[in-house]
Amino acid sequence: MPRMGQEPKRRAALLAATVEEVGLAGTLDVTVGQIARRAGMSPALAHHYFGGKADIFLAAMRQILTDYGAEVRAALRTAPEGRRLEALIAANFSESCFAPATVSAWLNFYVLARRDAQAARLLRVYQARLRSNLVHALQPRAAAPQLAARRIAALIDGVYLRAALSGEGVAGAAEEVIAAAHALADIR
Amino acid sequence: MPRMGQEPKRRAALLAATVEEVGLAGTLDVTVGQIARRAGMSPALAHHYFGGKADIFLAAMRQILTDYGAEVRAALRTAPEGRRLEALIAANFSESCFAPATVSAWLNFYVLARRDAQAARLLRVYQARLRSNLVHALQPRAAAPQLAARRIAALIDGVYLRAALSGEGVAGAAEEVIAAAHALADIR
DNA sequence: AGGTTGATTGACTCATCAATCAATAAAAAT
DNA sequence: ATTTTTATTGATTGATGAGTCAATCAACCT
Repeated sequence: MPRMGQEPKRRAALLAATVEEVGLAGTLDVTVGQIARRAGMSPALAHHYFGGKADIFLAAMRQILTDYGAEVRAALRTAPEGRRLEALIAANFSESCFAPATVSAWLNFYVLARRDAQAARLLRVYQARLRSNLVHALQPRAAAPQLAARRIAALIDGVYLRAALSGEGVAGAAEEVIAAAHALADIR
Repeated sequence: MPRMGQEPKRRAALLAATVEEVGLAGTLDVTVGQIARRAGMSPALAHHYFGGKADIFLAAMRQILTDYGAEVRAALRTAPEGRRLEALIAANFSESCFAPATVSAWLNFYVLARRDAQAARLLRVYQARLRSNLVHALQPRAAAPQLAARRIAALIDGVYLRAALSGEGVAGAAEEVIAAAHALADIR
């Protein structure tokens, strides 16, 4: 069985398994053993490829943010000029970003960011990017883009949070946030 | 030293210590020993008064919600008729609710609610109460109170979340949410 | 063939902690 | 005075889980 060049596959499998496991458990209190088993390998191998548990979590968070970034970039690229705001919000509530396990993992990484400086930095990157994207999208249509962006960002996070907690279907969440965003954009 | 009627004091001390410790650590990964030490007693005594760790957390969460409920009720009682909405939002961002440790503890209890059914129930009570209060306050001034309430509730949670994460000063948060809420109330 | 390197794991170590328990001490009750 | 009740803790137990290490195995290179 053991062939060469397994590293990328193993790493990817571990990251996916981490998100799944954290999402399923609803907590970062998952053992390396659980993650490794789900990824189809021994705990020792997980330690071999990543230094330790913290590194695994961090890498998983980075992965989620990367995926999110790609999703957003793709959405903005294909959006018509005047509908950047709508596309941006829709991307934030896209299927891939909104898979239950992913949302739950997000929430837990939020908490991780309170302890871990590196996680906090990652999160700040995400927040800055979201804000910047929002400001850009709001530029031509809002009286006070910076202000509106801050509010809409908070709204997005809030809806996310509620989704993560109530576990209820989030169908229509994007549309609702878009409607609310239109109202928020017009504040003077 | 050992006198009678210590139980209430000890319980209260443990709950306060729990919030402080969880808030400080930024995680529920605090030991009973840490909590007990901060409350000025041995770990064994903590186990004596509460059944176990889970019970301590649950009681602490209940305490936070009780305090929050009292704060809100007081604010609504003294608010003039036409300013219920503003008073309600202000109460949600009051000093006591917004102490850093408290906010951090909230966030972690949010996460706890994903695993623990009892915690989830408590959280649902809070959410229902907030929504009901918002609907009531919006009744005379919003076209669609239910809808607006849902959005404003999400916004409040979102701002809370951001405050918990960025640790930045939240001065003026209430005013900003109030302004946004006015805009959100007018959606048809 | 023989050696090097990456892949892989079982077994082990070490630390941490929740929970228990028996023992002690002080008040209250009789 | 002695019995009961409440308060309190030190010491212990038992489980769990992160991280390490030496050993195995297969491919690749020379």
